[in-house]
Amino acid sequence: MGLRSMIAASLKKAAQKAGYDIPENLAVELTEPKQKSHGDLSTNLALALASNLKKNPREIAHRLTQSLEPVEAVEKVELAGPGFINFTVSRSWYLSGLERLISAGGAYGRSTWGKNSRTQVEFVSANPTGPLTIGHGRQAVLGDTIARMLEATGHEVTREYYFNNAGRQMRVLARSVRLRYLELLGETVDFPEDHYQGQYIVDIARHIFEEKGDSLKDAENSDFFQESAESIIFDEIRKTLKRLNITFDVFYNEKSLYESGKIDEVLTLLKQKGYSYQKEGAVWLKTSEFGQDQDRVIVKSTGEPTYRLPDIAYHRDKLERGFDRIVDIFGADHVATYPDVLAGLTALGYDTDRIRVLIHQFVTLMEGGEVVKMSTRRANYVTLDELIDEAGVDVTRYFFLNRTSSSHLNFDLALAKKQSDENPVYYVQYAHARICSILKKARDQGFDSGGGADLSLLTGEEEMDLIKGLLEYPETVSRAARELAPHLISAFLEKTATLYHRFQHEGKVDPERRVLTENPSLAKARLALCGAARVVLANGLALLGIGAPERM
RNA sequence: GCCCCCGUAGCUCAGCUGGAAAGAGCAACUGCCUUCUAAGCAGUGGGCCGCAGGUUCGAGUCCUGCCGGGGGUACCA
Repeated sequence: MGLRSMIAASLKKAAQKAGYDIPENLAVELTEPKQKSHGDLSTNLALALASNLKKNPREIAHRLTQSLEPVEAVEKVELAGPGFINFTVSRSWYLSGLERLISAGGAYGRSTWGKNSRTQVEFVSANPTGPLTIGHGRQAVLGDTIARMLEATGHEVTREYYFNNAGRQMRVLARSVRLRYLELLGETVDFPEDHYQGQYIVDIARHIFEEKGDSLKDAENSDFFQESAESIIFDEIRKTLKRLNITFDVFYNEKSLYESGKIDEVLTLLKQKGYSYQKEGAVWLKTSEFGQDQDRVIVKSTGEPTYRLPDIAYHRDKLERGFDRIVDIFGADHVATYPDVLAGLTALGYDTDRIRVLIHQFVTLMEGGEVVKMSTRRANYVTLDELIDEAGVDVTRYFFLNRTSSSHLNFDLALAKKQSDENPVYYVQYAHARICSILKKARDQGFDSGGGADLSLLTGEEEMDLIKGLLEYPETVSRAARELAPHLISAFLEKTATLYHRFQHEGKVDPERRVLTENPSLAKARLALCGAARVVLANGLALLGIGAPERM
């Protein structure tokens, strides 16, 4: 049991004893005060209760502290300010926490919260009509990191990429390739503006020409062009993702939903249950019965389904595959479409509580202070590969992770290049490299850095601050996983790096406080702390899919 | 018109279910390297938290209305 939950439980007991009811929806909150004089943990419980009970918060706080049974790890309980209760945690508790950190090593921060939960994370899901762009990059990195966080909290994760290879976009792609192919054969073609303009289309056409010569000159249908384009583009997409340390377990395509009859099944079921109807030659879903403002078309009068039908069928399939949790990561353009999908699933009788949708905002590409509208079709984009070439994998991942997904992301490529060596990711990596360096030096100079260090020798303020900071890691991981918020991890790592740099800097100021100090037991204890800091930084960076270099 | 996201330091952004004196990085300025990586540390300046009301003991955080940016609202995905 963590310290917070121990104190929270004890507070709840105290509240009962004092005759206060804690409402169901009110969790006992324990936060780290900004000021050290306010102790290590603080609760606003009395203030929170005050508004319900209509009583003086200080009075409530006083009675709570009176009824509070001692918690072993807590050294001091103080009433402060308008009614805060501040807890000072004992040194020994921190030291035993450090002990646990050291013995856990690479497993430190992992938890069993999602034990036995089969979880699917769907992300990227870009149709194979062109290279991945910076816009896709955000979702790719976000999704992969969320998958990593869920794995770290015990979930059994399947990473899945869904794509549509049955629609109009792909037909246009095939025609684009075919036209470029004909051009290569010397024909004069009129290349329509709404076709894919990118150079990669020409490259694919050339590839086909080299393989097939002019044998496809009079091909009746463009199936071959489509299949070739799809496979070539997908190879590229996979390569790009691989560069970012992202791999998928499943690529699921829309066509298979048609071929397996799952689309028709959904259509039939919806009709049977009375949630769909014919109007003006189209099939409509009664989304208005599920809180939507109007009904939506699922099959056009042309007989072609809208995107909603396969999306519903796909999600039904996810549920049927028995996932306990389904996380969908979508761009802001899906904000209005996923409620339709959930409505369809509800209509089919499924419990959609298992589905969690994370909507992230778009990347706005800036160039010289001006907004550039990206479009794959008009070949107006910066590819993810170009970004990785310029900035490197670590900077790219960090750049996309280090902000909340609900926030718009302004991206100035020129600035990204320029600032790449000033990126905070280097600050974190440097702390890790610095530790590795000092550990190596210790080995070279024959210091004992084995187990069994006497951690009670760690008494300096910077040492204690670092220890306290390190011990926040597991909780940070849990919270980040719960909230699907990777930026909490990067923020934590930056803070940890600061604490470490401060700690090691002490040795520059005062030789007595060097890690490799003359007192061997003290050096050993400090080396153990260095090792612990390294473990936390390395674990955190791994969680973000970012390298932890041993030297820089 | 209606719905969703955003508006916090010069720039990019944090700010945990409302809580104690608004934070970080970068940029600017000032100190600190014969010794564990100065890719660092310490410090200074810089904020009507978009605007106006409201709820509350207490609002950057919640509610309402505006303003500005983005996305949606389609028998496009």
